[in-house]
Amino acid sequence: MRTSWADAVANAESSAAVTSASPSNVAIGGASPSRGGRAAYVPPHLRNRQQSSESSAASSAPAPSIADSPSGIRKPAFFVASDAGGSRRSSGPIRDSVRPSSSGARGGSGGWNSRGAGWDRREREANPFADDDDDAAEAAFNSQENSGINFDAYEDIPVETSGENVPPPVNTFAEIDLGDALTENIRRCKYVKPTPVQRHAIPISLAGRDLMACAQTGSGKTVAFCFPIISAILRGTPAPRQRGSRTAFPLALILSPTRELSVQIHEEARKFAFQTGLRVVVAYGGAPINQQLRDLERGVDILVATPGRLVDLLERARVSLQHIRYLALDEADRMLDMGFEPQIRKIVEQTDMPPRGQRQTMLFSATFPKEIQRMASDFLYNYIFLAVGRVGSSTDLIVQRVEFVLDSDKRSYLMDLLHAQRDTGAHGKHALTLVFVETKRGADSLEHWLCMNGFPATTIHGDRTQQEREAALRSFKSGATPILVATDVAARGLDIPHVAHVINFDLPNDIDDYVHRIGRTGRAGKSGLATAFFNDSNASLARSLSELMQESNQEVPKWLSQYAAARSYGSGSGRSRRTGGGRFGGRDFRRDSSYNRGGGDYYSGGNGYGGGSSGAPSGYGGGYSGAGVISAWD
DNA sequence: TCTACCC
Repeated sequence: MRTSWADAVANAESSAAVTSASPSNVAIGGASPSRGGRAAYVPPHLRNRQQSSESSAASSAPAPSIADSPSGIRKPAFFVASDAGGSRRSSGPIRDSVRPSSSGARGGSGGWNSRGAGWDRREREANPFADDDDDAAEAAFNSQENSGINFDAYEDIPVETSGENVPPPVNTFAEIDLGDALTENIRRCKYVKPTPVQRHAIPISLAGRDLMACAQTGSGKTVAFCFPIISAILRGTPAPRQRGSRTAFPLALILSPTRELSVQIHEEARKFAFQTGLRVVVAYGGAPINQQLRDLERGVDILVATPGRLVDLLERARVSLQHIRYLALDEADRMLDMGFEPQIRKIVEQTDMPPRGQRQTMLFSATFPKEIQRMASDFLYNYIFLAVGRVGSSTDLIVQRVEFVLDSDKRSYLMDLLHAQRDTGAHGKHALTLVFVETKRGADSLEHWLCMNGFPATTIHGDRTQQEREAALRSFKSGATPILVATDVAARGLDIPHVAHVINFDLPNDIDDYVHRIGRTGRAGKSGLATAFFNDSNASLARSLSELMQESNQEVPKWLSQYAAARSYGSGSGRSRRTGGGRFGGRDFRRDSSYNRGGGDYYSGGNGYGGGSSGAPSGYGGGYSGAGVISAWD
């Protein structure tokens, strides 16, 4: 029962094996380059702390690796001068610089950035569509609902854009000249019509503008940033050849917060880039680095990566970011939150990556808290804010339930739910259940208990090996183990078809995480169910959860409302203030006067805001700010 | 406090 082709495509995507990611136990070759004074291995989070405390001492940065290029340019690939002053921010506004991509200056053709001849590679390129002929994909592509029902619903989706000179949206792919190869791949993907986020984001991106987009992955978020990137690279001036260098110089960088999501994006991007001559490479931790190094050496135009592995590659001088023209952050609010921000700043502001204004930066997420938006503007130049979302009805695809369950009763409750689901059989043979827990240990423990009790379960979390993680995901997707116990590693972005039920065994501490978690179900037009176990330890979530459910037209249990009221009685509820009342990031923070006092503070980097909005249905603005119709949002 | 992020 598909209702959108985008979801159908997502299904097809995920049915493809994560081939590129199949890890082996090959040892990391070449050891680590000798790096004076550098500890063997410091976990990323610890290094972040270290880094931030020594921000003003340029000399305290690790000795830069020297690219082993025979060509004579021995350039430090990491911690170069872009932040020479030691400021936390990048070096000053560049508002006067000419944007390389917006003026159509690139007239050349064949701008691929690889060493070998493009033709040879085209012949050898594995067909990324090879797996699309399986039954799931066929069903998806042939389903009538693909091109019908949901697109009608899309017409009513409110769209907010703000910023200067917003390019108008397009209605068809044909209106945009994406080039022959890409057009052919669109046909292969059986994409008929762009989704709203694509209709708006692609022209914005092709115009060379920076973008902050609130969008659903299920409706083609990946397409929204991949298409313009691929198209622009093909039209752009060819990158300088790097003869004989072992350093790779990608033109585009796509970062995502988890390894599995990077794999998924890579799989999708490969299809779009098929036979364009462009090379898409993925790099992420937990997998042997050797294959990734080989992939990079063969040339890379678009690099999809998780932050940690990319930092490693930068330190080894196997990747340089100095030719980056396009930077995309998927799940951008996650990438910029406390845990990831230092690494992202390091990559974006303390390497040889061109500063904002000289690259094109695109941020995508479904949730965009205002303070994250504010921080994100550090990375953006005169950007356009885009929010695509359904405010009104029809997000009732996910039924949300909350039950009061003591910790000691959770397993028993869970078993009841699983039994009920198994007995009703209402979800068909592919019905999958995704169980979120708070801790990695809890995940192992629950998985073990489920298996002991005859429920075929597996688990995915950060303490498992990458092989185990990917095997677990495959096993879950295939239905071999229809119960997956997961930490938040699986909360965002992953397209897993047939998830009928998301159970928040432990509720997250952050309402945004809840939003992303339950968004794993209710996809592809199916009715999804999300059940949460709530008890005293979740008190801090009571208010925001209650508000969220109200906004989604869900039935809020009376006891939860009382919890929420009690909670907010004292302090004004630290929780829901976080995103300024409208917890859903459906609004440009630049329009919020409380973020704009002092005049121009946030525009100092050239982030001019022209005000106004375009393409928004009338009367839309007011209802949106507080709305949290989020069920299908990623 | 938890999660995720390189050996």
